[in-house]
Amino acid sequence: MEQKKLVAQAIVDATDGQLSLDEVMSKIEVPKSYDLGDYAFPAFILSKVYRKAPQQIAPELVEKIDQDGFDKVEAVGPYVNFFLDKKSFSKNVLAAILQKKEGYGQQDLGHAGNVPIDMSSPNIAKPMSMGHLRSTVIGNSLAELLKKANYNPIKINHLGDWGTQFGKLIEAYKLWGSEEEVRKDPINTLLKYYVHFHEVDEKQPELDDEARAWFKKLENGDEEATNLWQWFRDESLKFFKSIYQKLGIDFDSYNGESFYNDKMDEIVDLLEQKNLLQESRGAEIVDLEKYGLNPALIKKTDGTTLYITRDLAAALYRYRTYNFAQSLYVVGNEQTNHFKQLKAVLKEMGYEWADNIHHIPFGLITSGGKKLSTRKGNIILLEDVLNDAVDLAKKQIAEKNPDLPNKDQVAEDVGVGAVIFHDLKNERLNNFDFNLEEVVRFEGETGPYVQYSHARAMSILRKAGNIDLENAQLAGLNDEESWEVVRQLSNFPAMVGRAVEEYEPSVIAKYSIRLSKSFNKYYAHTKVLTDDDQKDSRLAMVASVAIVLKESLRLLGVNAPNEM
RNA sequence: GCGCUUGUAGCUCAGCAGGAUAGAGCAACCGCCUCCUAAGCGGUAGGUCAUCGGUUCAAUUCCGAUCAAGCGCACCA
Repeated sequence: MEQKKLVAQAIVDATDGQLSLDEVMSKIEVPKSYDLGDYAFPAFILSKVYRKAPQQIAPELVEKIDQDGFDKVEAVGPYVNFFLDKKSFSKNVLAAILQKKEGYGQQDLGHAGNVPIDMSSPNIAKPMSMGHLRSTVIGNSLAELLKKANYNPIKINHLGDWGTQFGKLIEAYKLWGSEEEVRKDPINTLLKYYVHFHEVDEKQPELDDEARAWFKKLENGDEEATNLWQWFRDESLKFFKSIYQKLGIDFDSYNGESFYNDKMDEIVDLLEQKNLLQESRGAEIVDLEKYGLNPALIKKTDGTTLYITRDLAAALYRYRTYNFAQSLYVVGNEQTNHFKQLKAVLKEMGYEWADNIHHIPFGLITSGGKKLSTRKGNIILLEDVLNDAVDLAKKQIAEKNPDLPNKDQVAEDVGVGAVIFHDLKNERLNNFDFNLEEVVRFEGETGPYVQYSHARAMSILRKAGNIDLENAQLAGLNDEESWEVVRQLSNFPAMVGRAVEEYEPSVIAKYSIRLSKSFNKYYAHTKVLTDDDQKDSRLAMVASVAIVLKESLRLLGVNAPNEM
C-alpha cells in the first residue's frame, strides 16, 4: 500500500500536477506477469492532455521519474512499469510479520462495535445437513474475520425450536412414538416420526389440524406439550453440540425461536400502536406495497405467530441488548425476500437501525440436482460426511506418513479441514451439487494442500534449530521465486480487509491457496537450509509463510497441524 | 407473470471493483524423490468469456435487452 502511493507520487511529480494523487492511485494496477514489474501506470488518460499517443508519453515519463528506491522503472508500450527494490521491500515485509506474528493483518475497521451473527440455526428434532454446515462455517469465519478487524462478534445459534412443526412432532409422537425408542437414538427416531407424519398427512389432512392444536397448546404453556418439547430440545442440542465440537465451533448464545415466545406480544402491540396492522383474509398483516414486497404475515388466522413475528422480536431484542454496529444473518439465499420484509417492517416501525441489518445469503446445496428436503428424507448428514473425511485422512496418513505422531488428531484436523475449506473456497452465492469425492479431496486447491504447505514450512523451521530471526539483520531476498512469496505475504492485510467488507471468507481461502502455491514453487526451486548470507532471510520468509498460512486457516476455522 | 441469484476450458471454479498474450484445480497424457515431508513441483493438450446491442481510447469486467438454469412469491422456517 505504501509502495503504491510511492509509485503514484512519482507519476504525479512527473506529470507536473496534471493528475491528482487519487486519480493516479485509481489507475495504477498490478501487472500479471513478473517481467512487467510490480506496479504499472497506463498512460492512456494522458493522451488527451498531451495530445500524444500513450506509447510516446510513457518513455517521456520514465525520463522524468526519479528512479531512486526502485530496482527499475521502464516504459513498455503505453505502460510505465515499476520494479520495487526487492531486497529492502522483502526485508521490511518479513520484519513486520516476524514482529507482529499472528497479529499481522489486524486492523481497526470496527472500533470494537458489537456484531451479533445469526448463524447455524438447525431445527430441533432434525439432523444437521450440509446446508447447516454452510451457515455454521461461514458465520464462524465471519466472526473470526470481524474480530481481526476489531469488531466484537456475538455468535448466536438461533435454534429452530419453535413453530408448527412441533405440533406435528408432538402429534406424531402421541400417535406412533415410544419413549424407549426416542431415548435410544433421539434425532433419527424423531426424524422418522416427522417424515412419517408427512406421509400419512397426505391422505389424512385432518392430522394438520391436530398438529396445529398441539402447537397452540404449546404456545399457551400446556404442561404435557411443554415437557415433550423440552425433552426433544435437550436431546437435539446434546447431539448438535457434539458436531460443533468436531467442527471446533462454539456459540455465545443458543437463544432460539422459543426464547422470543414471550416477546412477541410487544411486537404486535407496537405494530398496533403505529397503526401498521391490517386484517386480511382472517390474518393480521403489515402491508409492504410501497416497498414492492408482499405483505408480512404477522398472525395466522388461528392467532398463532409466524417466523417473521419472531424475527422482529429477535431483531429488537438484539438491538436493545447489544446496541449493534451491524446485525448479520447468515441464512440461505432462498430467504432473501424474508429479510427484505423484515427490514421493511422495522423501517415502517421507525427504526433507523434496520439499515444496519444485513442478510448474508449463500447458495443452495443440492443432491443429484435436487433440493435437500428433510420432509422427503432427501438429506446428506453432516455427521456422515465428517466421519468419511476423517477416515479417509487416516488412510492417507497410513499410506504417506505412518510414523506420524498424534495420528488421530491430525486426521481430524485434515478431514474436517478439507470439508470446511471446500465449503468456504468458493463465492458464498454459488450453488453446488454435493459430491463426496470432491468434498474430501486432499490434492489440488484444497484445505489439506494449504495445511501441507504449512507443515512443510514448520518442518524446515524445526530442522533449522533455534535461530533468533526477530533480531537478525536480514539481507533481504531478490530472486524471482521468493519475490512472488513476499508479494503474497504483503497482500495479507488487504485481503483481510476485503473479506470483511464483502463478508466473504472465500477471499481468504483463495488467498491461502495462492500463498501456498508460491511457497511450494519456491520450495521446489530453492534449498532453504544452505549456509550463505541470505539464509536468515530465507528462514524469515519460511517463518512468515507459516505464520500467515496458519492465521489464514484460523480465520476460516481450520486447524493447521505442524506435521502431517 | 413478478422478484432475487447465476451463465468463463470436458468437469469445478478464479479473474484483484475497465486495461498489456483470459488463469487455476480436477480429469487425460508426459517428466521430476542418493537433496528441507512427492498430500508436492514442472510440461503438453483444452476457450467465438451464453447471445445481441450500448457507454469508452480500451469491456470477461459497467448499462440495457434476449435466452438458459436455480430459488422465492400470505397462514412452513
